[in-house]
Amino acid sequence: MQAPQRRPAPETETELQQRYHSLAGQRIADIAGELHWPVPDNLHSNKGWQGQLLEAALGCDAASKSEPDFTLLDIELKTIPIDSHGKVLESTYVCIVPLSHTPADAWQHSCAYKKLKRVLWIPLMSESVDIAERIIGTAILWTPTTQQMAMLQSDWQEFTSMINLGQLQDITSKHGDALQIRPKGADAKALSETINAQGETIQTMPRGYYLRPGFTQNILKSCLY
Amino acid sequence: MQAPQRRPAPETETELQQRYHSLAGQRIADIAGELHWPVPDNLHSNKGWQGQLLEAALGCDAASKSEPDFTLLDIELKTIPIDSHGKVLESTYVCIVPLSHTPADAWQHSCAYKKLKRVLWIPLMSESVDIAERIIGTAILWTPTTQQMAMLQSDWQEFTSMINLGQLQDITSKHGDALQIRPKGADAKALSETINAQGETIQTMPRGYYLRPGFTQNILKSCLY
DNA sequence: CAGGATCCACGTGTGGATCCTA
DNA sequence: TAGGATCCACACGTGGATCCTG
Repeated sequence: MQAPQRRPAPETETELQQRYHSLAGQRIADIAGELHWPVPDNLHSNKGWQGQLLEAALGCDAASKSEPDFTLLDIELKTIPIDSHGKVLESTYVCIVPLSHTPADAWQHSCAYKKLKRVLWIPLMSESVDIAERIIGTAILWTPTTQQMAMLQSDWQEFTSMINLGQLQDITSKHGDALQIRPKGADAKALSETINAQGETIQTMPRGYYLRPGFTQNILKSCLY
Repeated sequence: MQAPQRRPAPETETELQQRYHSLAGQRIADIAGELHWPVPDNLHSNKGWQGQLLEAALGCDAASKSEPDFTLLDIELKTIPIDSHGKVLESTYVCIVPLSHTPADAWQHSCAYKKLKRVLWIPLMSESVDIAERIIGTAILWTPTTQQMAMLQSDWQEFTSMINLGQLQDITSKHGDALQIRPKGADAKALSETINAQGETIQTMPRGYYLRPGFTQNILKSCLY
């Protein structure tokens, strides 16, 4: 009957490593128990619950926007659902797509770049229907290879150019090799502003950048056995 | 033990008139009782409570920003605290002050103009410490006279020019004849962005436009006996 | 199986204003 | 007495992601 807790922020990368090593092999129930978090029966009514639990367990301190989760270490945390064969089960949300006036040469100042330049991936065996019994995998602290970074930048620049030309409506989830753009909002009625090809302001559904499963699969592949 | 209620939006000005006529002379307790709103002992912990009660009683439908409270009728609602002699006891909050890039020629597109071009004033005898026993006065549906509108516009344009020149720091509550600028935020630590005289972006306290008591006193004067 | 739709938490900002002290 | 400070409610947007049909 204690209040939910969270751990303090790690101050060094070594400290962070110790923590995520200690998580590997644990069940969600173990981690939730230590922090006094009640485990829900399913995720229908809080799809981000597992991610938030792991943030609390590792001591993420960014409640703020567009900041990496570990502000001191400049590292982003992502939980990634996999099956028992190590196969990635979902795409990974990165950040919202800015729909107005983004300089297309500003990749290194973009939200997507900041989120992806260094990521701690926590694989989560998600085949068990029972959330409590799901097992944490071996975490990977990833920095994109030159090739991977080039793919991301290339996709991002194409998307950004199209949006600046008012062609957002022409972008589908099929575009992009590593990144894709998909809806992101409360529901299909949510609205944001952008411009059309005539430069007029119009209302449209908010979108997010997502990493394709194939891309994240490649990141994890080297480390699964 | 019923849930708090609110009335539907009035569809015509006549309907609105009927409603606010029926409020005159009633106690806060009467109105709150009909809507099943519990009356607080004081306003320390919800300074806007009375205004929100009257919004519910009259059927304001704008939960949205920068819209008049009665969206169909394009009318704004303001409760105004007075003493037993009809003296206005407080300044009246209008809207927040935009701290970046407002064209100084855009008075008629400004938030302040939209809020003030037609206002239903509900005087509230506020000398009683007992909130429940406070009495609603005779409401006034006001459109600014040419003179009043000129004062408002003049004040607004001077403020807007100064802000665009980066002189926000030089504006005090002493400036302005009808309007004044005062702090508006959670507390003294709240921050917004503006520019200084060198054009650099700086952090400053958020501000609001307020009507001086003398100005609202003149509006009410013609109708009090 | 993947594109389109959706769900909760929570921080922030605006709208409703009044409080409080020099 | 009025200028500066402050209080709550609630809508909205972003961050955490997964759901669910053709």
